[in-house]
Amino acid sequence: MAKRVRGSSTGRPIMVLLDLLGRRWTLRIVWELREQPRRFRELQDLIGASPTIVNTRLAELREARLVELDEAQGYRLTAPGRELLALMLPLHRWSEKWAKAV
Amino acid sequence: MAKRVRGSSTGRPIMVLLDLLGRRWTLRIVWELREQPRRFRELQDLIGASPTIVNTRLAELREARLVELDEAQGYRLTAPGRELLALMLPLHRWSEKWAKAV
DNA sequence: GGCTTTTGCTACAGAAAATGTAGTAACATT
DNA sequence: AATGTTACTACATTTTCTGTAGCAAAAGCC
Repeated sequence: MAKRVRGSSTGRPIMVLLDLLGRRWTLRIVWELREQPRRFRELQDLIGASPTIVNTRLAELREARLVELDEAQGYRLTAPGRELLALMLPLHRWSEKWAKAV
Repeated sequence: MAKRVRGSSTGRPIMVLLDLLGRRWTLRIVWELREQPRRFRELQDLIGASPTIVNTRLAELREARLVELDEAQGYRLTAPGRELLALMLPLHRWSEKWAKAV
């Protein structure tokens, strides 16, 4: 039962993923969780978005099992979430080089 | 003069990049250009978005020097664009594994 | 020439998503 | 009992995206 995906009904994993990550603030939230768990408000302050959308994105990321809420510490990446982050880390270095070129 | 960036005024390259890639259809467009150049309409049909937004995203990607228009062949990734794509490619494999887990 | 197709792209009204501000409810601390 | 922290919701306004139609330039065709 392929989940209905915004902009692509194929349900192909890569499309589901690109759709999820291509939503406003999603990449940024994963990024801000790279070093330590963050509280809801802390996360909200870090990225500067409305609580509504922070909550919506966190719900999506939790459903996707990339983020989980540890009541004692806050929101943090799951094991798959950390794998995804590992794939994102090279972006940091690359972005510096790219910025110089643009 | 740090460019004003949606959601982050620091102008740090990684933030500029995450902001750009975190816009609807941006990641998807880069993805669809992975194998060959694509015409405007072709791209539009592939991703199923409105021409307005396809054009807006292409303009942003062109300004960011990640995509360029070759009149003879269509829109294609620049050298930096291909570098970025190379960083994205592992997502494909990972997404299959992730999909099974979710 | 004149017709059709392909090209990138724009206009614009309506729908959907995000913002900004305020506030709720549960729990812990003092 | 008052204060603080927590995650989260309500809702009116603003911004973004969609869906459809169409424009203007260039190329191909008869």
